[in-house]
Amino acid sequence: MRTLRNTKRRSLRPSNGKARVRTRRGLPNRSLVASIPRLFLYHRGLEDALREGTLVVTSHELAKRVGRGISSTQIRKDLSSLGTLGRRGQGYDVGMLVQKLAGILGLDRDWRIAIVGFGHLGRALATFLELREEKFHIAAIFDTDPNLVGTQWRGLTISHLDELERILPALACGIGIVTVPAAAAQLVADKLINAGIGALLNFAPTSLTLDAKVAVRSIDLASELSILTHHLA
Amino acid sequence: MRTLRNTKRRSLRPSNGKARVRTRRGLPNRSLVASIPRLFLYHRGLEDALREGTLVVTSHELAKRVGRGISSTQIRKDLSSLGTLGRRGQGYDVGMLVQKLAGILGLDRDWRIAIVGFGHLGRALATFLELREEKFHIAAIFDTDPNLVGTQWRGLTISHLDELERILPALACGIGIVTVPAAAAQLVADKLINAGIGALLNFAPTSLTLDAKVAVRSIDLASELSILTHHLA
DNA sequence: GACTGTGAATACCTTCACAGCA
DNA sequence: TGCTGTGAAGGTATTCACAGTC
Repeated sequence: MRTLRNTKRRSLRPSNGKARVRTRRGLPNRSLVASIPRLFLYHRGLEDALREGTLVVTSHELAKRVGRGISSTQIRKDLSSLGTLGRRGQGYDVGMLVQKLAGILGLDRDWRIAIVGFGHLGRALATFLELREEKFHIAAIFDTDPNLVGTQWRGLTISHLDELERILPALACGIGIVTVPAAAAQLVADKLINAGIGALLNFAPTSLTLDAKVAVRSIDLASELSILTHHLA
Repeated sequence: MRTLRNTKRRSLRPSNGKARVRTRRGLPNRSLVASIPRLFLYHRGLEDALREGTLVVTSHELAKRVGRGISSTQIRKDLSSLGTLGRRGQGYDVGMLVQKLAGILGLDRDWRIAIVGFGHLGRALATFLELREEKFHIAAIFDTDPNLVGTQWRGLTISHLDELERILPALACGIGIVTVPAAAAQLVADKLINAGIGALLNFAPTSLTLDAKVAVRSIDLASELSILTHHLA
């Protein structure tokens, strides 16, 4: 290798072999992809602090609260990228910061959720959300099991999957949770997107191929376990 | 800033301001931390291929199978870091690769799991594992609910949490799954570690502080949802 | 020709060191 | 003094371009 190179670099890009320039091209547009999950942890930690009556918190104290090896420097970096939120020498105003983070995370409003697949897992998630998370509301439940369809859960009637595209559009659900077998997951995901859902939380152990504009998170139990077994092996 | 600097760099480290040297200090020890979750996806994709009777796959075909935006280049990079596994011009031998990945992931043996917290979620996970994952076996179940303790699940008696440290050591469980309320999670985790568990899968929405030698993965439903709401917001 | 293997380039992320302020 | 804010350094991960091989 290393004969001639650098012939067709990616269109408009400096590509000068200079030391290393760390090109911040244009905007100070720190994209904060990696920080989002942390912002949620900060939000939760700050809510706890608020409940305890703490009004001001330093990055150090917050780091101790959220744990997970997140440093105070990391916290300051993350927060400062959202604007000037703290007071030098003092710390951060807890109430203001909770507010600010809630806005960024979309937690300053309520969300309606559709669950497809109401076996043990679907039921577990629904129960958890209804009891523990006041911002999230189960607004629709679908399954194919004839023993379930037509029955109620907390006053909500479980509908057949075939009815999804007819019923769901009127219910203004932003998020769909998929807890069906892997073989059915793609079909279900397509139906949900079709019915106007903008984001999916997928528990089926399969990878969904969807339009890039819908957000998808997948939680894969087997994958998580195998990461653990790798550590033990 | 940028007055005097570079006074107390991290003890023994070159720190010469040269262009950028990309120091591979010593061993070709590509640590493959980020690749582990992908290796599992490859393993699953390859098992599927094997079931369909496919004997050889190219990195392109595998990339299509595993989806999730993983490129064929990425796959080749990951695999080549494990040794020379493919044949140039041909592809990868599926059977051999499944074997190799299973070895690395620790999926070439069975694992015994203890579940603490047997509400809907615990039950859902147990059922999923017993039905779908033949390498993982539920070997112990603990809860505090007097209505549950003493009852059976698939022939396994549910024990009280207080009995955990007495019962568990003999059962040779490598992995513990924690599906208890956040307030109880740290206590439960400590008990599990105490009883010899080496890895934890935590579903409680709280961060555990544990000895660094135990592996922990946390699955946080609220966090996943808020990542989605961030995208929608 | 087709596909793997891989050094270099690039992009992304975290940590360091310290300036700026209250 | 004690904290936040931040440019630059230091790492890690991914992508590119192409050499190597069947």
